[in-house]
Amino acid sequence: MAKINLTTDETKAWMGLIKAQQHLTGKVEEKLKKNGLPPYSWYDVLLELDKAPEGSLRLNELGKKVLLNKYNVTRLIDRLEKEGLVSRDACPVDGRGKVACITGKGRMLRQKMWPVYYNVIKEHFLSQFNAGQLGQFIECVDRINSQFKN
Amino acid sequence: MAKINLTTDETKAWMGLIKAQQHLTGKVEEKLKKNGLPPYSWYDVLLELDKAPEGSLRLNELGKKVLLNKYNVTRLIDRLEKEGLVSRDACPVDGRGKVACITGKGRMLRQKMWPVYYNVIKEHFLSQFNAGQLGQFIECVDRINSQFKN
DNA sequence: ACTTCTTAGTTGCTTATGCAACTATAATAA
DNA sequence: TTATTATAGTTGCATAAGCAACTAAGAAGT
Repeated sequence: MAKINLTTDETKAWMGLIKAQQHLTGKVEEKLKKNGLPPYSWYDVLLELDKAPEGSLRLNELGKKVLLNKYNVTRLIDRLEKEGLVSRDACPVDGRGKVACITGKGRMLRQKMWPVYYNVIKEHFLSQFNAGQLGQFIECVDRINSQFKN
Repeated sequence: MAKINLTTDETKAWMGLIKAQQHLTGKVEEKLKKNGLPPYSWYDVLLELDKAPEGSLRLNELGKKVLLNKYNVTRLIDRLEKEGLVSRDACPVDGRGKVACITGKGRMLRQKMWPVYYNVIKEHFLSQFNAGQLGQFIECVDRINSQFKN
């Protein structure tokens, strides 16, 4: 059987990544809640829709972007729709499909969430880097993520 | 009002981290499930207990290590206990406290989970780094995480 | 056309997570 | 000692996530 343990540095890098993300997203959720705002997952969806042309995306495309599987997309959109933040319409080119479309209220909520989110990124993430490190870091995460394109 | 948007690189770094972690932990969960094994959260707890002297930790200490709040610790330990992977005993020095103690079965399960977990780390994470990058990466995540010590 | 296969999305049921209220013990203060 | 406050852990109830089964419509094969 092949070697099956990590070096100290490998462990540090891996656990460091896991914990960093847990700490940071935990902080984001904490601050959003403290400000009476909905969870990050809502922001994530609203942002993707806001960026999209026409402010709308097919549910399956949306799911790929925010890394949610289909039943979770369905239900997240249920919640957003109930709050009037998105509308759910038939897809004009595919009878099976639905598109979620961000509403004015949805765009406004995203704008309201952004400063809170931004402050966490700035204060707890970006503040820890110098310019060179940022570039290095991007290179690393890009390589990791490129494995998962499709 | 102060500037409230990120540069392209800042966005890439932040979103890169978020997505990397989502992809990677998603892959870990996927592989564990495919092998009929319990979720990562179980591994995390079993590992902390396995490393601890006597194989046991107070529930609150455990919670700090695995970044779970107290009610989630209670319930996760409930599940592990029901499977005979840990025992829950009174704390000898504090009448309010409980300690979770890993059982032989718990240690064996952790060992069974490790290769599956390890392969994801190796294949999807470490494979993307050269030695220099690993060091840089550790430096970054350590700085981020050091903010959250206590 | 017609059968088969795949994809998009939804739903019922089960399990897990979040929140607030609760019990019990410890620590502190008067 | 007694009253107050803080901490450890659990529990009930509400919300969210996971899984498998389902409907409906497009795509491919004959």
